Amino acid sequence: MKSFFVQLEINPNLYLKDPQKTKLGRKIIEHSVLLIDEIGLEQFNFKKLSDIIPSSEASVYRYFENKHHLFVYLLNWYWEWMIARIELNTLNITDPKVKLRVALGIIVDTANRNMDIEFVDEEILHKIVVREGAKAYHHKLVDEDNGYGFFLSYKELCNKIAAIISEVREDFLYPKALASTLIETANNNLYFARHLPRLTDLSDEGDDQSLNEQVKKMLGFFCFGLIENNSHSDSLIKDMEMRN
Amino acid sequence: MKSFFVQLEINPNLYLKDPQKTKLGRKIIEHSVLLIDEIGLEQFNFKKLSDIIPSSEASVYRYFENKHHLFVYLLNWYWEWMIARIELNTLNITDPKVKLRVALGIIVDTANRNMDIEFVDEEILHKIVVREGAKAYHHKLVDEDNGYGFFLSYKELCNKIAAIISEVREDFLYPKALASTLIETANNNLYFARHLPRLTDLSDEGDDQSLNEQVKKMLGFFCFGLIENNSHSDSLIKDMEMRN
DNA sequence: ATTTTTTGATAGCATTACTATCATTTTCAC
DNA sequence: GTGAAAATGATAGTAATGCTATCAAAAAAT
Repeated sequence: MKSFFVQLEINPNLYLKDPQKTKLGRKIIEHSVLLIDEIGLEQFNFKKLSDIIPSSEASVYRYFENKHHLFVYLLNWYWEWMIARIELNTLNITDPKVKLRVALGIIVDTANRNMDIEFVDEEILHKIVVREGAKAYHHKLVDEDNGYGFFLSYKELCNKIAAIISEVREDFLYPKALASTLIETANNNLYFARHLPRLTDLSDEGDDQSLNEQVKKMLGFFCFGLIENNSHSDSLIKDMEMRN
Repeated sequence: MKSFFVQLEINPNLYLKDPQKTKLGRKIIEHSVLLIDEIGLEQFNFKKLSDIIPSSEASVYRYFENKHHLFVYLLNWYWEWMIARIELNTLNITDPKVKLRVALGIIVDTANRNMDIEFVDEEILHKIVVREGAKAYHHKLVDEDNGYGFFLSYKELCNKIAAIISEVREDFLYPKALASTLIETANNNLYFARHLPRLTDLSDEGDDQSLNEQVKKMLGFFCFGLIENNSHSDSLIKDMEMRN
């Protein structure tokens, strides 16, 4: 089981000074993940972070303009990591259906089978993404952020999965929407099972692996159920008669 | 076209004093919606709100403990409003498939065909829900909030849709997960089409109604595609061979 | 008409989200 | 190893935020 000590390429607009290149920078990333997991994004701030590292507030501000940029940086890290894992694990697979199933597994399961980046605890980062990831793009200034390319990695991840979907069935109507839905549905159901169980059918028995398996199964059901289905065209017709 | 001047029942744990019962309270709700839409949830605060109403910061604090409670209050309003609209519009429908299609239409389309509550602009509230609704439950203290019943209305909405799904096909494995996915997918794709178009296949030509139609069509495709499909059991088997 | 409730105005306080300055330490070139 | 340059730490300061408290004025209820 190999371990990679890669530097992931993150959009430079997200930082003032590349945190991957210095010891302090890496500590900032490492402990941001731990601290956000512990106290949540709203309670997290640069003062608390610098107390823990330990460093000074001013020093953290030399790396990141503000908490939001740091947070989006972490999400980009996660998205890039997902892309890399999907690439690595589908390299030698030719059957697109198998590829797709592997990709679904990777979305759900962050147990680092063969990628491991020194200073980021990917399991914990994944927890943060599941709990609070949507905040990265659900806000008033999304267009501005988007203009700086803050979501390029998410789009790439989506498009990678969408491309596999299209490989399985090239005439599928909604590859990108299905891809984004699968990612969001995976995260939502992991979260719901733990915190709002009446919003899902999956059950959290406290065992991570069992819940992951349930989510994978359901994602596969949704994804292949839609892709391999030939009988929708008729059900679309009944569209007119309602809401008179 | 009737207009209802109903008071929606909102969980009393969300407020200190019932805002629906006083003039000032209703102004708080009305202008919260407008102001959050305008400046976004993060920039919104009670000072700015009270300057606009106009009233005083202290007075707003007499109705809501803090901004988060007010925000969740608005979401509960939205959820209750959706429940009421679904009930009202499916009352006389017996065919569960038709019911389901009507429900999907209601999730997407907030044009008030026959419900209208005096002081809340539902179109704008819907915009807020689409953009920032997920923040209501994606945070560290979700379990505490859940303990106070802050998400009961969302669960009710989900379960109402899940129940219709089960009516259409009682052996469907994931009615609740499908229901929550449909709701979140509707909102996400409305948002993506506008702000992150590479995450969806729908196109925003600036026309609300055209986009709504596309989303409705896609939701129907996803929903009925899954429910009316009989051929998944075999595709589930191929689960073992990967990730060796 | 007066009591009770609601609201407005003001003040205040601890925390947050930064920015600026300058001294000190570390890194790097030679 | 020495000196210059860069990175960090320490401290201070400011404007905004998220409240709480107090008291007087206005509105509503009896």
